[in-house]
Amino acid sequence: MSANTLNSTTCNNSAPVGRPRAFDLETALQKALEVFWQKGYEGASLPDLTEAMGINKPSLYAAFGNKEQLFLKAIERYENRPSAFFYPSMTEPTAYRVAERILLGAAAEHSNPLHPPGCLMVQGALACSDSGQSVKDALIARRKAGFEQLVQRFEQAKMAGDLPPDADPQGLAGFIITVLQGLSVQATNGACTEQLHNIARTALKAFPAPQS
Amino acid sequence: MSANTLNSTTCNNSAPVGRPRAFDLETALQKALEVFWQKGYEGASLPDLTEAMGINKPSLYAAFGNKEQLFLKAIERYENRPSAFFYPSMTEPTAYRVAERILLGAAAEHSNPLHPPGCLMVQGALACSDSGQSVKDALIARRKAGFEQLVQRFEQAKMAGDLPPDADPQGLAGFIITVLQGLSVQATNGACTEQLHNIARTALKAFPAPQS
DNA sequence: AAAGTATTTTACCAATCAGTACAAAATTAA
DNA sequence: TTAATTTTGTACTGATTGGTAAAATACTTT
Repeated sequence: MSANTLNSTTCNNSAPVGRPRAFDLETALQKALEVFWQKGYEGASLPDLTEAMGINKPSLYAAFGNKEQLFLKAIERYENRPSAFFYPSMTEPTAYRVAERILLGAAAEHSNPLHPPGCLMVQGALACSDSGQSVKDALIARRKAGFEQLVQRFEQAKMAGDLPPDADPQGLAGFIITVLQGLSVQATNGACTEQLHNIARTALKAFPAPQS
Repeated sequence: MSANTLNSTTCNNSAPVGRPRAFDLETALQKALEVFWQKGYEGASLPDLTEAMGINKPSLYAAFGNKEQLFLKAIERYENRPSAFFYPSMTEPTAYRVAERILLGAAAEHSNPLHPPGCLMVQGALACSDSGQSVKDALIARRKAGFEQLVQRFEQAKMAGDLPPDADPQGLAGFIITVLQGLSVQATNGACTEQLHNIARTALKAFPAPQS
């Protein structure tokens, strides 16, 4: 078991002892991420993963632990990827703008043909066998964390007066999250960006108009 | 290969030749349906199914063909089950009432503790391995069929004048379907009926008010 | 050059997957 | 009673699953 799994580029610029790794950790993880995104946690087999990553199983296990830990690292990378839109949306100045950026971002990103359709947080594991339960629970926890973050943002907006005094942050956040996850299913159905955009615009009509 | 797989109660009231089946086809199918609902098509193993159905594998294969055909019969039963709400909603007198019945029905049904959470059409197969592709495609086709039906219903409402002349039936139907499927994910997250109901009510604010 | 260390490749493991062969059992038809 | 027919339980199949043992290899350190 090697100590440094994902921090190969530390301040130590001398090459580590032992045979050097023949692949790049981050690009291999990116490939694994795409396989999980397309097939889900249980639908992705070890051969699927190793073939896409360009390595064999012992290399995968030495570098990432096992399939479950690889998946957890993949969703961590997913949330921090450059095109992630959810958490960055929180910095928008108003609740409406936050909601708008999330839904329009999802419409564009979930249908982006450069990667598998939908959202890994939904596609990764929705219904699964008993052995996938812990991964399913991990995804549920991540989805709930996103929801809670959005509730907090809307509560802040309400206090700031940019949401009306009778607004229900919990309900609004639940609604936005529901549309977000529904868009993921629509993308799996093969819906194009334009269709998803149209749906997002319709959904925003249910959102309190920005207080001018 | 027996000719009568699911029509044991034909007009012929004389007992069929051969050893009589020791289980009831419909109750066994219902049990299989619940397993698929909980674990999805690929997450449900043959032992999972046979144990729940109370039969062994050869009986399952003789009665239903194979796992895939069993699943297809399960989703057929699902769509015709007594508590189904989607297609019955089409008979409501206005587009708004149709949308309302669909979303409030989903809020209640997807969180009903008497059966697994969410909607089988979504939970059954979202992301899956290559071998599950045909089942995944079958579910996509069913989801699209529901969408098309709703588009048609809204077009009819527009012509009848109960939706405004500038209404977009395609967009509105896409929105309702998206919320419907998002509610399925929310139910998997453990959301209760009250929360789903709240989300449904919020979504309906985006829908054109009934023309009085 | 020798020792130590980490990764690579190949081959393997037990468990589980969906699906089936076969004979015993239970019924109707002759 | 016998023959024909269908379902049942048991035991099995080949393929695939996630995971690993072990030796060869490539590098740093001494």
